[in-house]
Amino acid sequence: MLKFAILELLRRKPLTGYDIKKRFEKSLAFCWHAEHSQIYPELRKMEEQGLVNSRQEIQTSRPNKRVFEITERGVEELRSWQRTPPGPLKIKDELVLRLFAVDIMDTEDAAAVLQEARRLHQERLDEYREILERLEKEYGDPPDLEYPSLFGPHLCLWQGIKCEQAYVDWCDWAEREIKKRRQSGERTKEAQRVDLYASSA
Amino acid sequence: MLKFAILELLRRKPLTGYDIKKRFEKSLAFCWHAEHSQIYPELRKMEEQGLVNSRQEIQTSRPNKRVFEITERGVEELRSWQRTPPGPLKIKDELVLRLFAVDIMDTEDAAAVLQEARRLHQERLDEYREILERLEKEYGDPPDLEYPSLFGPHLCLWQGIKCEQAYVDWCDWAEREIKKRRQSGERTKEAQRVDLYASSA
DNA sequence: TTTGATTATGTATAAATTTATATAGTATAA
DNA sequence: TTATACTATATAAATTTATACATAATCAAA
Repeated sequence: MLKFAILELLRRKPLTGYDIKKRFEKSLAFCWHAEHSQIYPELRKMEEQGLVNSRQEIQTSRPNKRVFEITERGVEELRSWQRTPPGPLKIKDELVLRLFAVDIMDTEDAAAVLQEARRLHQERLDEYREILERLEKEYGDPPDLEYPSLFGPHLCLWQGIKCEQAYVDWCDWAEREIKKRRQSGERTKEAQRVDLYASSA
Repeated sequence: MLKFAILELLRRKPLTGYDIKKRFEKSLAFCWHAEHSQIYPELRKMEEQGLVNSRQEIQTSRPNKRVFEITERGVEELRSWQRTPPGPLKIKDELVLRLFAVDIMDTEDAAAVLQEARRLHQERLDEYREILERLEKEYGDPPDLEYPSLFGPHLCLWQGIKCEQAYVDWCDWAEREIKKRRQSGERTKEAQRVDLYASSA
């Protein structure tokens, strides 16, 4: 999949591996990410396959860079992948996994973990909003038909925003629930365990 | 991380590898998942580390099963992990990645991909709601303090529900946007490309 | 003014994780 | 009678993550 994420970025503009990494962090965090150590070898492989070309740019003030651009074949590859149905979303959320066993945590620890997670998600949300604002200010909402290439990012940004917002709201709610629970006593900390899913699993 | 997901499930009840896989699918899909081929070796490793014990159960009507249960050390391991801060959420969403380049898709293809994704997310959402309903009917909302072990699942289920709901809503909205766009013509399909993130990446 | 941190550009490699497949036998349900 | 569920094991391939190593400019702080 990484291949397609890279192709999509290159379709918009020739980039170095470094640029790609930054875009994963800044602009694509709601749908993809990768490390340098994955991106550079992938780019080489893609060049062998004729999906991208590269040229070296000599720089004086900085180390030389290698700029990659997408080829016709690359665009075709991207299009034909796009039409295949996406596999199911595979979530791995460490925070939620931790809270699943909240009953063996101290209330303070649970609240602290939640707050930190909330902070990170809020941070991301703010970044998405900033990008969206710039987009809407410059190209309208939804973006003008003159700029079809902005329609996709516009749609996807909203996905990121909606879901991050839901996450942040949930963090707040969960923290309140945990505190309510503390007030009402936690008096039965080691009470009976129940197998919630006995009948369904 | 898989280790901790398994420990959390075993803390509630002794299970076979097969059971664990099912629970990943049914009850934990909003925060973790794994294949058989990962679960069985992991269980063996955990047994070597003294985090779980196992016993074979001879069956006549079915192939014999190996049932794993958590040890004291396993519980300790789980608790100390729980207090460490979760790493950032790493999303990989193929659907959104595809739509990022919606401008090179046919409108019908885009709508079809969106609808299929919507269906899958709605399906999941329904499953979560069912579990939640059963939980609330049997143990109250929020679950009675007699059952601290249900408080975590209750919190986490709500996370799944909120986020899946946001996702489904977004699918609907995105499809409408795409259709609106079709009506207004798509007349400039190959218009100028813009690099949205020029200043931010 | 030196030191340290950060940014900009990569490369290399080992370890860990994950995924994809295949096999295998029994039992139950359609 | 066929398909599916149950209970595993095995292995190869692919992917991802974690580190470390390089080099050089810039900018801020001590």
